[in-house]
Amino acid sequence: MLRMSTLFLRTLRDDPADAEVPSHRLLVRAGYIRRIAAGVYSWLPLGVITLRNIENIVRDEMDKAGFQEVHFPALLPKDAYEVTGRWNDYGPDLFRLQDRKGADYLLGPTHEEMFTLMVKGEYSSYKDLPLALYQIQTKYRDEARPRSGIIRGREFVMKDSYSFDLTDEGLVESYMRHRAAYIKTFDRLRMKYNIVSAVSGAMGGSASEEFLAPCETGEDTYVLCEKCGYAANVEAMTTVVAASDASGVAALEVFDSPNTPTIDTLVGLLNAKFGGGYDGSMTLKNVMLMADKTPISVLVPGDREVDLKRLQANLAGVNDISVFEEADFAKFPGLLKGYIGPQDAKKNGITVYADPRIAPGTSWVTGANAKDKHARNVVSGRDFTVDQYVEAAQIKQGDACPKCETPVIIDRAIEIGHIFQLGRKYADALGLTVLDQNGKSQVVTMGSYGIGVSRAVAAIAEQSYDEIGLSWPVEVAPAKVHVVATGKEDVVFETAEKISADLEARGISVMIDDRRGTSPGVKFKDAELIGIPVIVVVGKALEQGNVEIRVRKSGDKSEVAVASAVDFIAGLLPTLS
RNA sequence: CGGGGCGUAGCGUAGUGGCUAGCGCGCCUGCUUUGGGAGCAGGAGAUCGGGAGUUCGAAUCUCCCCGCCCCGACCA
Repeated sequence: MLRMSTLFLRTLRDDPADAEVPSHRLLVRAGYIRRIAAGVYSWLPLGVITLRNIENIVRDEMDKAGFQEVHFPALLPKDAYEVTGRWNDYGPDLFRLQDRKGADYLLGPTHEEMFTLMVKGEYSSYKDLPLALYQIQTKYRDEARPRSGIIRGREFVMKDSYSFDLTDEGLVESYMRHRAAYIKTFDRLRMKYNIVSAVSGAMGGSASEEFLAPCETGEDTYVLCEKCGYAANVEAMTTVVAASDASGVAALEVFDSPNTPTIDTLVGLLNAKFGGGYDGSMTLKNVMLMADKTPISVLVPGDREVDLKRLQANLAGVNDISVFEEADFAKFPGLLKGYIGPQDAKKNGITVYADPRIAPGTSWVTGANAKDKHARNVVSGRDFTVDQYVEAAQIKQGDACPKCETPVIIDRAIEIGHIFQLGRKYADALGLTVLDQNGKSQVVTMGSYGIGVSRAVAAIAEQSYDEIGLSWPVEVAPAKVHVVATGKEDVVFETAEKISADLEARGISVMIDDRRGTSPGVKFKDAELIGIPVIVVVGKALEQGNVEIRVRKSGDKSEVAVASAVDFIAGLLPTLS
């Protein structure tokens, strides 16, 4: 039983000046966490209990799914990370340090290497697979910009698991098992979330999905179709394009277009010159980029920007993309800034990438590769060739869902889980092989799965707070019932103690506000701020032999006889989900 | 890393060259109060982020450094 008379807790009346997002503000005000450095937080008793509750739900669901818990140190020697190249690849985000002998160590940002080596050390037969291991552990990443309190810290608690299979089909099964376990976990945490397709990024591998908890302060943007439920990370969204037929389009026509360096000015001229009807989406924008020092051209409709994140995610094998600078243009005299068209790309030796909207047979207005000249009736496949199609254009609210063509919405969310099929990258690098049925050595294929446990504290808070404070789901809250004793008569406190003890005897965790001499207003405000789901007020109503039972989230109040209070609460709790 | 803002007691803040750095919350003591962050009285608590400089005099002006927050870049 938590006793407020002795609990190590001081709530704050004012919002801390350095906290902006609601979860951060309220977790600090209500005495769950305190900041130590940028992105580094201490946990006070209420915070520790809440974090443990979430951790235990995660652990329970992992165990039920048949995954086995192990534990690695956060402090790791660099060896394994050198073999996979991540000692360097991870860059400045890696916390590196040296021991007294000068040997290099790191604080683990994620543990693929260690899991792979652990399995390699113990297993060597296909008969031992499939296998799935997990840990709940503190991770360290020296983020360039920690933010939003506990949502993006430099030290955080993560559950990470890894599956090991002989075959690709086995990996898919392991992946689906994890997916199912995650669904159960997040449902139990009472989180609202969407499972969205993701691009697997720098880690390599194929299929990948993110669990995103929608909320205004989230830092991830994703696309959602409210009709069919399609959800995708912006990087993974695909474009649907109707077939085009250009057989009726007139021949390419070059026209004078002085002073039209931008799409807007070009559209203005088109409408003046050719009697209206033109808009930005009918023009073709040629964006010149450097992809790992190779010049490329990316074609997108004029009313859209190139989304560099999308482009990079969808261009396999390219590490760095940057926009053309003056010095780059200088190297290609054939490229006239503002008047570039794809018609002469071959001549200039430039590879042409295009958004799927630039499908064969579509007709465009674009630059004529001559000063103050544009061209119309420029047909894809007829007047220029696209070397490769790539998802490159920015996504807009209202774009067509790739499944059902309903306009999609764009929403923000916090990433709370990520699952993906890693493949053989790490097993290959570290030599994790087993003998198959034929006695032949086979590289194991892996999956990698993460849940941000400390981040979940913030994500749940973000989804359930209101103007007066936090409001936790029953299973997550630091206690299920908050018993508040108001008044100065001993009988009030005795009754509160009795109810609390009876609840605990029924397995219902309680926080009791047994502070003497604290005014009722203070106790009510604290209870509302702390956010325990059921508040029992022992006070005024006691004259009629009653207590007042309040539901934090809905504000519902009922008066119940002291004798039946415990039964009432026991019946109430399961309905609060 | 680029842009912006900020740093005064545990928290929130006032103080733009001049006396002992002010106020609210919180904390301590006493009395009163007890259903919505109580009242009165008394009290403790501050190297004004750090260093150097200008000045008779610096929280206040100058320079350097450190830290924090926000936007962006970045982020298995």
